[in-house]
Amino acid sequence: MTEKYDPKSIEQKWQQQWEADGLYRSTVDWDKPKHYALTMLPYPSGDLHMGHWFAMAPSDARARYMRMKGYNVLFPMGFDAFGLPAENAAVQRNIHPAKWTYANIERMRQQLRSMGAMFDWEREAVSCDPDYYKWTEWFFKEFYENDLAYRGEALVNWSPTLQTVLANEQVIDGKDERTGQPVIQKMMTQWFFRYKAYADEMLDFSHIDWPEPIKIMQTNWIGRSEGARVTFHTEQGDPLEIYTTRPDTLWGATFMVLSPEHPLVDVITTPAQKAEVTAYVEGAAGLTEIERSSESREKTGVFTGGYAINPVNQAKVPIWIADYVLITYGTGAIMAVPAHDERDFAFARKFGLEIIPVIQPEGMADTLTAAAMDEAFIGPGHIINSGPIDGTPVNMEKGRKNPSINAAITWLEEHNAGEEAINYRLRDWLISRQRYWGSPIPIIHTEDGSMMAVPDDQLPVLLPEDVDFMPSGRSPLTYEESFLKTTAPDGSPARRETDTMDTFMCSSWYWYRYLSPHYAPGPFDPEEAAYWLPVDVYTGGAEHATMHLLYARWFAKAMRDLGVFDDAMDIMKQHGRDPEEMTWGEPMLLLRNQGQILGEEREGDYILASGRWEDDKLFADKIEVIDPSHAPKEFDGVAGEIMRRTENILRVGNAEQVTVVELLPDAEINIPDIPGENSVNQLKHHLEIQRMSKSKGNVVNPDELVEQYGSDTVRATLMFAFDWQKGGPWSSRGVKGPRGLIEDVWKLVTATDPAVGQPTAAQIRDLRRKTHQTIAACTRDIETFSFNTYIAALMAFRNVLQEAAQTALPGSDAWNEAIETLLLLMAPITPHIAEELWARIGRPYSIHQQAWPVSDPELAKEDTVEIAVQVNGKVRDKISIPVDIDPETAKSQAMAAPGIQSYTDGKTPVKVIYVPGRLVNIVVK
RNA sequence: GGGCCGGUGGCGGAAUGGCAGACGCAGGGGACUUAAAAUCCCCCGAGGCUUGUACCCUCGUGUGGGUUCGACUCCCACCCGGCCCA
Repeated sequence: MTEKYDPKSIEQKWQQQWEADGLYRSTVDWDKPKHYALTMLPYPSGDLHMGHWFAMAPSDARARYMRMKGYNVLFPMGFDAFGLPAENAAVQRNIHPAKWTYANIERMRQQLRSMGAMFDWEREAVSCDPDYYKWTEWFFKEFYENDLAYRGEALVNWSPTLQTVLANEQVIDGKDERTGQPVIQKMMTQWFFRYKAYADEMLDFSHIDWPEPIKIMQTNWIGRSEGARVTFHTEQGDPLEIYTTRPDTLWGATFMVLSPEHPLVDVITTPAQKAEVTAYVEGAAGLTEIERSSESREKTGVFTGGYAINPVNQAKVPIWIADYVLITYGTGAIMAVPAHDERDFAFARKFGLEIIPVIQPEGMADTLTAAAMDEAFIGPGHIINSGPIDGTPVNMEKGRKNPSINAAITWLEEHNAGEEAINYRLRDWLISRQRYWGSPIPIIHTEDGSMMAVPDDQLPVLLPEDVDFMPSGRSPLTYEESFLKTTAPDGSPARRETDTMDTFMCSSWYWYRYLSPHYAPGPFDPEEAAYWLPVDVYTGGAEHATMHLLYARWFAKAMRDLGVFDDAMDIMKQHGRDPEEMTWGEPMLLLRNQGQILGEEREGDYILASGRWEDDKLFADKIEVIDPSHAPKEFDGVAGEIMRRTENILRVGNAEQVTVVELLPDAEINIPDIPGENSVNQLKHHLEIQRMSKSKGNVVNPDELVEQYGSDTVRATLMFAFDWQKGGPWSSRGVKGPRGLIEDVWKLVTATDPAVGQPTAAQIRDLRRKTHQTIAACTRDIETFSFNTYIAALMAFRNVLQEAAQTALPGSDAWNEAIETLLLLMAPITPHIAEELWARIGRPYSIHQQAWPVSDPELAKEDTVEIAVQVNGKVRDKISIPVDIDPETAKSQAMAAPGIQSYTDGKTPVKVIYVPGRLVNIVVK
């Protein structure tokens, strides 16, 4: 009896069975080693897309593998549920964000279940649940009370029309993306976390195994630089502090530049310059920081009329303002050394400012003069024109390691003119959002202008639900009286903070809430934390390199220092576990990034277009879609593939050229594959490989694939078709390989009858060898996230088994071992069919609770091996030798190989190299 | 402009410095079939030499150099593509 493989019924059956049995419930068990596997939680946008599957299914496979290896595995899932899209839906479609969000979550839960992943749903956490955001607020309060949160000024995108702040992604070309109204840059009071407090510690990656590119990106993002803080004074006597990485060039500073927002601008601007300066400051407010700091942009600036005194030589230098100096970076003021800085050089030349060289280039005979320069000099040499430090060598090292910088800092400190300083590119974390759908900031403002955190027993500050969403884009919280009005602990009237928190805040601690999503006394249950923390493996997209993944580290360090983990660490000690890992303040010990699934490349329709020519353009009255192989040799019109279509204008390409074809309104269109009358909209155009998106029409829906092929096939396809860490373009034909594997395994197990005769000893030996080699290959591959070669090894094993099925092997012990091993190795990849076939061969439920097979090296070992015999590095023959042959015998056998004689005759062997199991290389002269 | 990653058959992709192209897709040929689908078998980097013939030779991992007995792999320079930062 042969039964057809029916994924739908099998998958539903086992998903229900697993859930009913609580197969994936994870509970603390100190007798077993733990493994916390985490994959980034999705934003509930409405549908699980291919990217989610690509991230989660392989992570699930690896979590399942770890479980079979004997680990107690925690693999939870949740939703990052606050954020702008929900609010946009509210404004545009009049659906409350909560309703929209929870409906999406419910839908995505169902889709996630169809994946057959081992998520422990009793650990699910949803960041917009009051149960969850109570603790987001609590963290804010803890940070606030421990000086890790503060209010400060920041430039924001301000829409004067809407009277609201816009997020960066809502601003396109300086205009509001929705209304098209201009957006200006405005300083506003905002909430910040002291991100920089852990800057140095976050530069230390010694405790974590994270991808090199992520570590590099984070290092660059933090942007630590060593230099000096130097205080200039204006002519009026106001101190003007600057930061420089090149204090050794201070003697060459010929002017200063302030950010237009710098507070001293008003003080130093002379009446004569007032009008020009005011106009410039207003202009700068209309530009974003990215525009302002763009290097390709022409440098602009105006003179304030004021002067400053250079503390190293008392020189009087003019003070300018320019928009490329940002108030948010460093001190918002710079000293300009045009001789040795590209930007300053360009600026000086443009405005005719003085240039004084202070570094004499190495190897240059003449003394460097301003007149001789046509670009700034950046390189090694020695200091000139700099009084006390003249003659000091300049190298390319940074900070004190450069003798000239070292000398300058020493001089500055001796003369109280400045001091050594470290600066970071990193800015403090701005967490304020002038939005509704986020976690409220638990702060109240009292009438006397002071503020305080909401006491613990009043947390969470709940988001009011019954609010009006106005199309203004302004947060409803700002005019929701019932929310705004509150009372301070002393009974006096007070007003609530209306800013909500950046959703990155919610996603910076979610893996702690997973431990105990309903725990009331704290953000997590220390008993759970003691066992599970830290996260052992984290998987997700590399696009989070500098945002989420850096916030996560900051949070862990802040939590550690606030003592949040203290109880858990005590419990660890009670169980004899060293809490050292917790002292590192690192949330995840190992991180791996998956690549991105791109859209499928598609061919455009091949058409014949005929009509009237006008210059190089064809006005077509007839379009016919044909098979390209039937294209006529000669055609009076245009024949080719549709490369692009805009309304009724087609770009048609063939081997020679691309032609523009405009369809006349009543053109006749004939598409054979689509019956009935055809329209221009049905013509398909060519699509390059790019990201999947609805607007490009290249989205592949995983639900449809699951419906058609089953979850096991979709999982295996995603793992087989790409290098997981690279991603690549989706191909709908790619399912055939993994699908074939599953079908073949089904047949091998259900439709192979025991053989009549007895297999030979050699047949048994060969099959067992292959079995144990496959175990070794799969184990190695899943350890390194090489899912594609893992499945390739399974396919190769399948090929061997199909051949073995034709022999007397079926039914033998070796055969049964092979089949059991095959199913065990498939269990992490294709959990449903593995479980089904495991039951059918009469093995005990569940396959997912079985031990991972162990490869016996003796069985896996080959007896003989074919190695290459090279002469001077070129393969000339091959010989079969026993694996454990001694090197001398191997060499002499290679020397005797018939195929090499014509290459060695008459020549002297000077060297023979033997690489066991690989080759012998004979070097002759 | 800076940083990072990558470039291998028609395609996706394999290869601790050791026989390049595993595994799969597509394609070609054949078997089965009234036929098609499905299935099964064989071939499948390029060029050459053979055409009583599959044996052999040369070239080949973006380009040009280098290190090495040996380079897809390591080093230098360059070209191209992607991502991040400006």
